[in-house]
Amino acid sequence: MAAQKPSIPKGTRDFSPLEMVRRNYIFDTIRQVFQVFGYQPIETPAMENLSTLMGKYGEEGDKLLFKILNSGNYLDGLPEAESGMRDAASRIQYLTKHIAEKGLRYDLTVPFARFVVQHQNELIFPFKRYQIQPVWRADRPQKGRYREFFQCDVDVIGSNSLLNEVELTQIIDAVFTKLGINVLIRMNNRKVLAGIAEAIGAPERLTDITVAMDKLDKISLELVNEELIQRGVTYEAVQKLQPILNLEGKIKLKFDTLTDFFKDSETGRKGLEEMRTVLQHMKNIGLHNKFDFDIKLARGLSYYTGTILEVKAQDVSMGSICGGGRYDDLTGIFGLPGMSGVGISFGADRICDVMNESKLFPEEIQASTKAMFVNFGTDEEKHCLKLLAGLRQAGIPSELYPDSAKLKKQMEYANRKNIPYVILVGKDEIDTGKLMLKDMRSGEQKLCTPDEVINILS
RNA sequence: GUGGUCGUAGCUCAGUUGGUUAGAGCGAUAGAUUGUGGAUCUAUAGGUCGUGGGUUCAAGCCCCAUCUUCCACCCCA
Repeated sequence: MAAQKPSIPKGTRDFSPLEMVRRNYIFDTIRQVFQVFGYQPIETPAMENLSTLMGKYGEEGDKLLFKILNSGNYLDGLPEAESGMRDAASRIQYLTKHIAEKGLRYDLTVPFARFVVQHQNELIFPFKRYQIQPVWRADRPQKGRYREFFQCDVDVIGSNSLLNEVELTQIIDAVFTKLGINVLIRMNNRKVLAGIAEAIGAPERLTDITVAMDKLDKISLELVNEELIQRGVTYEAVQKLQPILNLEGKIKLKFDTLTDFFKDSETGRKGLEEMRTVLQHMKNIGLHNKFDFDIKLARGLSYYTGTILEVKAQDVSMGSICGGGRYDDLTGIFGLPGMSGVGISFGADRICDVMNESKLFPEEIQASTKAMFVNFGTDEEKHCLKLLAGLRQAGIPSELYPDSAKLKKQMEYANRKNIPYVILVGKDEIDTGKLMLKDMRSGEQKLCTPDEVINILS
């Protein structure tokens, strides 16, 4: 049989020990912050029933779901093509329903909502949970975009209090301060966006308006206006929108302008009030990182209803590395109405990319073996095994080279693995009960007792 | 999903208008050195030129398809 060239699916990656150490550093940091803020861990399966996932992420989202083929002879018993199944689209739809009932999770928020509904009687509300697991999206890979990536989610469900929003911003601030990434937290509120749509007399065009506004950072005002018209917003409404599109500057100015703008929109006023409360608290607490009220921030996920936020690294060009918001009725579709939640998601892979680009990983996280015993042969092995157990008991990561190979080879191994100390115990050392401890950096070596070695290495 | 882009040794890359046996550096392995790694020197191994078709006397190079990489759009972490 000819050997085939091995490969992994598009958009997925292997991680080397060095990369894993770095990734774990991020996961550990984030997890630690989550725990300090009183959140509890859960996990959910990699796959969900397709019915749980479909329709929760908007039209685009459905297309990006990875579907899992049923096992068995799923093609048996399918009816022949009949009327209404002539075109490819309806055939695919029919087939899909019958051959795929499961899908890989697209995010952690929807599975969480499902989890809350299923376990509502066991949970203590407000329920504060965190969840660090991979998610999958059938997107085209590019910079900072993978088909398999880790999200680190924190959510509070069962509380309307805006203090939760404030707490989440503190978590964001704490995580990125610890990791050493300068970020900008952009915040907005869906009610503000709804209010704007209402105030210009186009409430039914909310999504179109927000999607277009979101592009103001990338394309010119003229093009945004063009897109608005194209998306079916009337010329008159676009005219009314202009003062909002031009709104830049101090937070206070935004509030003043919008207060005036929302004379006739109760939704808008409500959103504005929420923003005011959250921002005031944030200002009081004093965060390390910058934050802003950004009216242009939209966020596509359709389930958000209140506060929305997005975090970007300041010094590196990369998509958002954290995002989230409040969803008032995500559990409603699963049969538990009136349960408001708010949460955010850290993109561990993008954070890792940012930290690599800015060289933010500390040197000392390369946790590996601290000391290696050279293997001189069967007698020495036996002796070293005991000493090795002593070092490990003392919590010193250590190992014994498994083969009685040439000394050069063993030393090279230690050198390449960046092991800082090598311990040589041969006939002489066994007789005197001492160990030869060699510092691989300086090259110096000296005879020590086992206790002295433990002292030096601890 | 739309448009573009990349692919030659483990890695980074040369390779002329299509022309004999596809090269370099780094790395790897062995030795110079039988209880001492990093530096140096020597030798050795390593390739179906992403894959599959086609054009040609002749293809790493030209054409088509396909996979992968990266990028823009869309969307997002």
